Amino acid sequence: MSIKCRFCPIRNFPLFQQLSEAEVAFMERFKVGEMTVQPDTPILSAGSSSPQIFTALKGFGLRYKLLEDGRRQVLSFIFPGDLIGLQAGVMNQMTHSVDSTTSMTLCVFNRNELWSLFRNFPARAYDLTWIAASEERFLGEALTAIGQKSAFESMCWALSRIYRRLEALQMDERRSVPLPYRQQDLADALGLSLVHTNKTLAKLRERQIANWSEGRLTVNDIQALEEMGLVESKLPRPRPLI
Amino acid sequence: MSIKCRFCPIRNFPLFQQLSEAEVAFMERFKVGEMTVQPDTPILSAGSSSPQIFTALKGFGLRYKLLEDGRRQVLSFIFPGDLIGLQAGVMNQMTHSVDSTTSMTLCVFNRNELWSLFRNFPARAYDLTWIAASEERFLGEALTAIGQKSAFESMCWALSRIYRRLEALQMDERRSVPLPYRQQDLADALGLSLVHTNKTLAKLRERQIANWSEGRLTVNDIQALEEMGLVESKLPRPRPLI
DNA sequence: CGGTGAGTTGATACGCATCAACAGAAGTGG
DNA sequence: CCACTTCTGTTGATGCGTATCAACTCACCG
Repeated sequence: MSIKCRFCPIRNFPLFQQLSEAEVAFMERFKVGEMTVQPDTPILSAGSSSPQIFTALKGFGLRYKLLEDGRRQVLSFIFPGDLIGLQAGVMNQMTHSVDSTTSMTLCVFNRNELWSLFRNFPARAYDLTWIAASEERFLGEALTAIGQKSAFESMCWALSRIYRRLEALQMDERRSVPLPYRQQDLADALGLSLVHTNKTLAKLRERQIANWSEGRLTVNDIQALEEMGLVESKLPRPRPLI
Repeated sequence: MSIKCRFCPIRNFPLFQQLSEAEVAFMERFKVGEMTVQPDTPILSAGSSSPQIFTALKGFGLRYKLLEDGRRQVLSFIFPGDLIGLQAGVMNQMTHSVDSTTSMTLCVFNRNELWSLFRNFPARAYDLTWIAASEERFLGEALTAIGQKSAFESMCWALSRIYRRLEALQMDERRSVPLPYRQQDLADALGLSLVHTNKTLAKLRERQIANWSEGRLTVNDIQALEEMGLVESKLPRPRPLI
């Protein structure tokens, strides 16, 4: 039994732009169902052209690209509110893969409806473009981190971004948020080796800035984290929720 | 005096999706003018919210982000056909800057018209989303190059991408395309030092794979370049031209 | 109770950064 | 016209940041 959008558990967070009742009603028609997946389940894979697009409602996932020889670049961590598969939606081809990390609940939308959305709901179409532009913006930031910043700086950037996002989802409790990934995932996101990632995390712990262990990230000094990560815009801006 | 879209010098290349006459007529109304800029001129800058968006018609440019301390990440090279400023268009805020490298001719569009485009021309709105998704896809590829590949591999990837794109714009003559950037620009794109970039280019020259000098890139062995760059999809796919 | 996966830590190696010096081309002012 | 500077490209010497290798711990699981 699928949740109606009007009862969406995350829609009312300040992180998301608020919709009128009519708009929520439209979303309910656009949503064709819900899907729950086990941990470590492939959701979309590179090269495929899924008939569906998703929005993460609950749980954590990973967006990544693989090279032939097995090297992996993690493009982003997926949190509740993230749209999954827009690429396949508009370009008919995924160039990256998406896996769940924990068990997840996903809203399911029909790719065929995309076109009718563009024809009939220009405001939602605009939101889709907004989301695509926002992903582009994020990847530009990531590129800058990996290309220009030291391992330590990149890690501060990544952890502060993650913390701020989960905080906006009100998942924070006493400066701590759930972060159920492996160190290898962060290593692959930052283009670092596992060992060096581990040692850099240890340094952050020693210096009492942040502590990521046992699936939780605790940030003792968010200001230091943001400064050392050369973070530009601290707080996530309100985004459309499709 | 501004060129009518129907006489657009690049629109008929196979690189671009072809429009009906009615659609071209609409583009002519959407286009408010043309702008030419000198080499090394700022076109858009990070933080600003330009009232205009552009399409490059002629010339070469750079998209980049600066850190406070002056480090620079080049996000992409801008070639004819590229849309500039979509971010500012939909998100009302540029997070990167765009400069011309050579003199450029740009088609100018009015940001205010964007919304009317979404309301009245869903097919063009769809194209905008397509373009944003395509930029995202490109940055994901770049991230994978910088994060996972060796300097040599990244450079092969970059040069082959550039060559294929300029080839699609029919700027190639006997395996050679214009590429009027400095080595520093490529270095900043790949997150490498200038010196190492120079040495890697020298290696490609020695091995008779590719030769970038005096503003031209000559590719002797495109296959080797693509293999060593671990390039996934060799040819650029047809894109909308806004 | 062996096996597997995640995290940790120390030793060593190497890719790339940094430093330094020079050459050639192009611009600039006396 | 020539000194002079500035910019870009080139090359060699040295050093650092991060990768790689290896070994161990602990938790979990069948």
